[in-house]
Amino acid sequence: MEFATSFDPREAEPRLYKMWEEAGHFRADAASTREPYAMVIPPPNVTGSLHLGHALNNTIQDILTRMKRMEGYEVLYLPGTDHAGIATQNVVEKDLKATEKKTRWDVGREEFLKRVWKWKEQYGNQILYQLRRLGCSCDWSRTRFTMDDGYSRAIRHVFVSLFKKRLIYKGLAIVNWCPHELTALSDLEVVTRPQKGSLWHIKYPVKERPGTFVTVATTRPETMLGDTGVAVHPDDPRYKDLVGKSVTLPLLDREIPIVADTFVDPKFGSGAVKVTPAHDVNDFECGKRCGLKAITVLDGKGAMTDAAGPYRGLDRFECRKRVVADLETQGLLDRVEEHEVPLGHCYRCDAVIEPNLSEQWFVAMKDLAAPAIAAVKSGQVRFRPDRWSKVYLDWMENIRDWCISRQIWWGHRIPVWYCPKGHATAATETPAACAACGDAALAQDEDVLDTWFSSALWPFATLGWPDETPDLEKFYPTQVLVTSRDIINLWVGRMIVSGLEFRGEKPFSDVIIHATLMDDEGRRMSKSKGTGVDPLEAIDAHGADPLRFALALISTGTQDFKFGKRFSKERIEMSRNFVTKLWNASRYVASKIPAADAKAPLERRQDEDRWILSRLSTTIARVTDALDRYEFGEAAEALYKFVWDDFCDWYIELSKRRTDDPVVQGTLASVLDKTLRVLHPFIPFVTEEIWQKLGRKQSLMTCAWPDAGEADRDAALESRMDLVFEAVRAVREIRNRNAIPPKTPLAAVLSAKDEATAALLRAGADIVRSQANVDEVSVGIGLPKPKFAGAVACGAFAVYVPLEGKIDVKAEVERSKKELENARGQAAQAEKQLGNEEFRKRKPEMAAEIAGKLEALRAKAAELEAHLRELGGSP
RNA sequence: GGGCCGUUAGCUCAGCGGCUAGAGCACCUGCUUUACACGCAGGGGGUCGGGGGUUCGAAUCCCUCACGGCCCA
Repeated sequence: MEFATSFDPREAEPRLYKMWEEAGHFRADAASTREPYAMVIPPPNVTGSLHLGHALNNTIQDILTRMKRMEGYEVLYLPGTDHAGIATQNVVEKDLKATEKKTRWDVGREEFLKRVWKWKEQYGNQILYQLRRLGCSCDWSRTRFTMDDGYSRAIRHVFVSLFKKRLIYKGLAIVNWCPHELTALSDLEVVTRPQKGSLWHIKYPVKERPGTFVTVATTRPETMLGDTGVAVHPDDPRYKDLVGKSVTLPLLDREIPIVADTFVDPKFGSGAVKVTPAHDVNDFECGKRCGLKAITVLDGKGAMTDAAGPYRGLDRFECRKRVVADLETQGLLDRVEEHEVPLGHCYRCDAVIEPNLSEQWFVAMKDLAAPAIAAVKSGQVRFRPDRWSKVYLDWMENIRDWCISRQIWWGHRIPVWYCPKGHATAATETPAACAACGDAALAQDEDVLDTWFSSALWPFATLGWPDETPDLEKFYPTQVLVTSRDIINLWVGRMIVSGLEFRGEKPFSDVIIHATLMDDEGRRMSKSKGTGVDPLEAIDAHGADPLRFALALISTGTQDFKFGKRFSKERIEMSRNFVTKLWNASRYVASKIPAADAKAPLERRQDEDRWILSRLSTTIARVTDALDRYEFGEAAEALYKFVWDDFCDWYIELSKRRTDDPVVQGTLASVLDKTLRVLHPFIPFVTEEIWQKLGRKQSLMTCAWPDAGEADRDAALESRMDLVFEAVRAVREIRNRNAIPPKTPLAAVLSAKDEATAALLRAGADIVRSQANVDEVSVGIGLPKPKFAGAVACGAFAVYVPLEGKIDVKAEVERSKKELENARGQAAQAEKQLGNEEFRKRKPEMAAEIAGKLEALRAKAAELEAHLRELGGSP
């Protein structure tokens, strides 16, 4: 097969992906006897499109998937998308507004949902197609969507089950209300950030004592219209005698009691607070304790209700102005202070959240959380890095009930039906009659469930639950979950809860939390903020492999990583260069070997052949181990160094002297073979393409993960070769510093300190000759330095290059002085260490090693001193 | 208020008790060496944020301060 001079990802990637897919290599077999290895994709929003954060997430998943497949596991990598209630509804509503100037109410619920489905069919799978471009080996035959029929059935089962256990309840509570989306939000969907505001101090006249006032402070003066009490701390001496009395609520002339409650902080403000049970969480609790009514003065859209009397119908912010103005005219505004307030905003539309009293559905979380806490504490579920388990536990241990109803249309409608008498019937199938009274006139609850209620079931609902399917049997629990830290509570925690509750088993063993990517300025990468970077640009430009490799390289333990346009470009180009390097090296190997499976006659292997095999063995072991520890960066780096430094810079260069030798051919073939295998999970396309060019029949992705080959490892040989390489580098350095052109052959004198070193250098003389362009090498013990020679002292030996007439004395002196300084510094360091008695006693082996090093350093220094004296530079 | 993370070469990041602290990019010098200029050979560049402590030994462990970022309340 023809091996083109360059790899063309645009042509090759779609072809190879198609080949894999059509061969069924992505598909998992539930009937297989192989050990299962499963993971589910964190389902992206149907409205979403890929950004580099997704690319990182899925690259990691695909690396694990492909590696485990090669290791012989029955691998399932299950893809899918999330219906993303509010986000999707938003998109379609905007579209409706733009094209038809209509709202969802104009078209009605049924028609609106039809349009959402239509939109989903048209655009909803875009992000999954993008994952194909990345090379992800997902089992597309099992693609799931959280609104699929089967999935919806799972939702209803879960709801009804929790309802029957009384863990789901409907209740009146203060919820985070988004006046823009017109729905309740869970705590996790509210973004709190400090904002400049004011603190208004308002005087409430005490009814029983005309002319006296109780001053209360508030950041939301309009809510005073809903006040039903004033609270003070029971121990506060200032107000002790006022408890039980009442005040007249200004503007509305409502009489409200002064109550005592310990939640009041006597040190804050005046020590008296207004209580608005319908519009504040704390006030709601206080109101319950003190028997205060709740008066709703704000409606869902943020406008004042009839209860607001003269202010009815006003927008909340307009009302605020009017209330303040009216209080001022009446002389009841004590003062106004600048005040920074934490304000809740809707995480989707950013509207200011209004705490609102309303009837919502909740999940009682405390009992459900207990086993989920135990699962992490016992190590059944592990977070990687481990520190994230703290984030999880903090939240789980202080868990609050979860508001799961949303007043939107797109989502799973709550499976509860009401009869005219108000009885609620929860059922998995639409019921014919009320379970309590048998009335057949039923109406379904209008609300839908929080999207996270459905994603919480992802690891088992995608496998066919509530049916006991072969998939569920084979692949649950899954092995790993790869995700980012921002949804540890939102999603991961809830999956653990529901997995334990409904399967009686954890959903996965390891949760890998990867870095959050940021743009070049250090802001979190997100599509909505406009800081997202489209990975398809990089894939179009250089192919998927360089992007994947770059992402693998940055996968270290950190939590944030700058990877915007500029910085990602740098790193992707570096990886592209690596891919090209591999391609070219493979092309070279292919041109030299008679057959891809050429075997090297073992007995005739030379040191350099054994050396590269040893390096390869070390590398495979490191990569395998690093991947098992989810250290993707470490694995990628080891591969980068092996391919570039060991294989290309040294072995291939050395091999050029012996291209006809079957030993070399066999070694090249075998090293390339194993290298391609270990590289495949990282850069699947180019490795497969090379594999095919080598004439292999089988797809690389179905080949076995290579054995490290312990027997090939030889640390002593590696250090022997290092010594020879050092000699090569010494000659090259002398050549460079004296500006001798690479083509000019040199002579080299290798002067060893002892016979052992001399023997090693003699064995490596040919390497020095070929790699440093030396035509004459002499090796011996204590050989004298020729006149006018460049010199490099290496410790156990010195390298001299006779340079009569060509020597650059200044450069030699400068460089040698620097080296001497260095050697002296190191020697001093070693002496200091050895002079430490405690050290010698505790670490005798290390002390011996340093003693040896010191000896070499002294020899090196002496050598350099002599060299400098001769050159006329004082040492 | 509580918690987490970061501060290492001009830049982006590795290293996290013991080789004179590394890589890539950028920079300097030389090179059309028959796999590769997306390359080859060589080079310059850091008192590892400040201070204190533990240790024979600290970029690495502990305390503290400063700055930056994130999360929970």
